[in-house]
Amino acid sequence: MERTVAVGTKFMLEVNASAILTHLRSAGRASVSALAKQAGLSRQAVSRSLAVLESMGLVEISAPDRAATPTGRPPQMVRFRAEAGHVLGVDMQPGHARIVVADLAGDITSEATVSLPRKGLSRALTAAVGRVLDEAGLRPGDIWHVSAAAPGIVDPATGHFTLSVSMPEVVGDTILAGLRAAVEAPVYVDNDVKLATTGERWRGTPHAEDALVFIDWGERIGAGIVLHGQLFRGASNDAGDIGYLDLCAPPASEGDEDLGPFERWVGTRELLRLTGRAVTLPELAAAAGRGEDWAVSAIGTVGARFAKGVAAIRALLDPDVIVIGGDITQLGTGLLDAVTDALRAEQLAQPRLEISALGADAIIHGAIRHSLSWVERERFDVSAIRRV
Amino acid sequence: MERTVAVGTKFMLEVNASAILTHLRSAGRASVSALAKQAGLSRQAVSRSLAVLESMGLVEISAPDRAATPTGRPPQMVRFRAEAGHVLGVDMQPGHARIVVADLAGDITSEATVSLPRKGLSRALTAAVGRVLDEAGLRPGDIWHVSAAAPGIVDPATGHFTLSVSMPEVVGDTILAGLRAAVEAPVYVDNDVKLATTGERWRGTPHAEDALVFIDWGERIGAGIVLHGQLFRGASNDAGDIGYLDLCAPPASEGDEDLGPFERWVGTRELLRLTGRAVTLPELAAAAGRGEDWAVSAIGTVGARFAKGVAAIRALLDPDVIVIGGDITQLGTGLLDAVTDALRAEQLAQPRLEISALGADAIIHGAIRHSLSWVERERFDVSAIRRV
DNA sequence: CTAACATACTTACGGACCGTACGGAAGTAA
DNA sequence: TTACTTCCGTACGGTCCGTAAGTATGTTAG
Repeated sequence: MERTVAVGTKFMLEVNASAILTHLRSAGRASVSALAKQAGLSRQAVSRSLAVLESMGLVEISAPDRAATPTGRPPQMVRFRAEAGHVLGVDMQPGHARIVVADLAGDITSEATVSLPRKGLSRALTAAVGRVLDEAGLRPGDIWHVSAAAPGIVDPATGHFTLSVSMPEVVGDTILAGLRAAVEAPVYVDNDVKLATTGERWRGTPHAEDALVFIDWGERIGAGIVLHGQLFRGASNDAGDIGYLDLCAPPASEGDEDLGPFERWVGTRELLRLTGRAVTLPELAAAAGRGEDWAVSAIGTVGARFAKGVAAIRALLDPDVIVIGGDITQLGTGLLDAVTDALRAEQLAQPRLEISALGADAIIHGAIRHSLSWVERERFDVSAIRRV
Repeated sequence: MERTVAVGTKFMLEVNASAILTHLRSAGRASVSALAKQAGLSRQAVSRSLAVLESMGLVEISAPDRAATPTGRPPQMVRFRAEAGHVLGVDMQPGHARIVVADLAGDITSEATVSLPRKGLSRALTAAVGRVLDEAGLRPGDIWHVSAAAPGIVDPATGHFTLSVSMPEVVGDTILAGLRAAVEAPVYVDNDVKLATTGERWRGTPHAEDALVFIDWGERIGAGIVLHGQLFRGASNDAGDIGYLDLCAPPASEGDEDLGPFERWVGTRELLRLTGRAVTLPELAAAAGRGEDWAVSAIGTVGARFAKGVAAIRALLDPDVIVIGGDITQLGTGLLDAVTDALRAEQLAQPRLEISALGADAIIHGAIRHSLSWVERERFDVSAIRRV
């Protein structure tokens, strides 16, 4: 029932300034006249809005550019000040963390990968972030928003980890506390696959997809789902938990009780077991590359099983594209071919399959994208623009 | 890149009028002062907006109500004119159609169920709609929007049916042409399960759910999915085609080739086959009610299989609630119990299960809701309110 | 070197909207 | 009848937008 109303004529300026800022952020640099033409406003209105944005430090009016028009008076150019603020992305993985600073345009300005102890993780994280900020020449107040990712289950209300099999040290508010001590900004914590999905959609191959499913395929299997252009979480923040998809997999065998049915059936643990040898994933990939039967056969079997999962996703969601990431991508396109072959037997038209173009980087890109969305909503939106 | 800008001060009036209309539509009736307080505007601003809305015929200023305030001058009451326009909902089923007229508040003002021929369907539909409008005392121009539903596959771009197994007579633009000849308004045609989902979410038991899956369970099985509060269609408008969900069902047997794996496994045809007798659904329901073994057992088997489908939906989507509709609901709650029992064996927490409260009415309610959404978007939104 | 032309910026004004303020209107309670 | 409460209507100042006229700063042609 909270509906926007226009209370006072200042409202118009706010609306217009916000719209102009959006234009300018996508264009990067433009003349006042060009902005006016694009926005459908008079030059005066645009100038007024720009004056406000300039006083907020969000835009900069630079010298006239004589190259912009072939004839006539050169226009003053105006530029979005991407350096007006920064966001922080953190990707926590067992033993190490990647910390990235990006400006408001999403360009990375500073980053570091640090190894972290299992004990005293919180304080070590605070110190590491402090060092990255120092390197970038930024103070804690210069960061507007922080998004952090780690494997495990997060309570979306509090940002606390309730469970993490591979990183038990992050359970509780470890990450939250460590980051809050380092910066003066809101901190968001989420599951790494969820943020990787956001990252794939932003910086991966298929940009404009309305419906995208990202599958993190390793020993465990999880998925992120983007629908209607935004990440879908589900009733208990557990949408995309396809490790527990049960497609009549055999019952759990010895030592597999911690995995879900789909993970037991197509996870990397099962894949390596199917080879009948003691090999690692890279070794398997190499053998498959040489065309050795045992390797090709194991990949074919798992690929065909995975195809059943793809078909289930297709029947229910009918996505544009399914992006595969995670450890399994070490196997390269041979895997994709195996899945695609098996899919030909399905009755429905199947979605496009792709291997993640970003790999492990998807997570950190997703974290940055999430923080930028916060900035757009909280700092660039109509309600955030007030005349000083 | 189409971003709203405030071009001219009239914009403010439009914004405010639209907001006030929204308030008024949910309240039904209110005083000017009350509206001003709720909207955070001055009485003058509200009065101006109301004058515009009145000139559009959308609101009516009625006599002062002395009961509204215990003391002081009685306020003039203002009322949303739900009768300012009407929408038409049509539910086509084999052999007959239900035609409903609703006002802008969604209240049904007139309806009829007519039997239709398979030949000359288009013209018969036109005539039937004409009679319903006559009865309601409306002219074709009084209808603002039409939504029609039928079983089958619809091309969302054109509104043409590309396939309908149970109603081959609607394939093509039959419905579209028939309705366009009867009214002077945009006509929307969609699959009946999709619209039933919309109806369930609007008028069914669980109102405010963010994630709802509606399953039409009969001989065939289809689902509608509401996510982020709106119907999800998928890349090829085929999301929710769970008849083709393959949970290791046995291969197709004689005479089942037209069904998908899930339909062959849990559809009513399989259910009746499992009884080993020549019975109809109502007979099976009655026998189960009397506790006869063969009936209870068949329902238990199919219920357990269906639970596997529920679990798959849960793993992928994690919905708040799954609503079951369709022919199968003739079996009553015994079926629901069978499914719920089987779900207890699953590892993940499962969604709430409900039997459709609306039954066959869900479709027509969904059609009305869809037309009302069109009206809200096209007639009540900021851009639609222009001073005369 | 100057005039013609093209484009951009600046200033001034009218129109429209909102909020505040004040007076009148229409009730109830003493 | 008077006091009080609440609502309605009008007038005024403030801010925003658009239009228009004038000024500034370039290029191009002679």
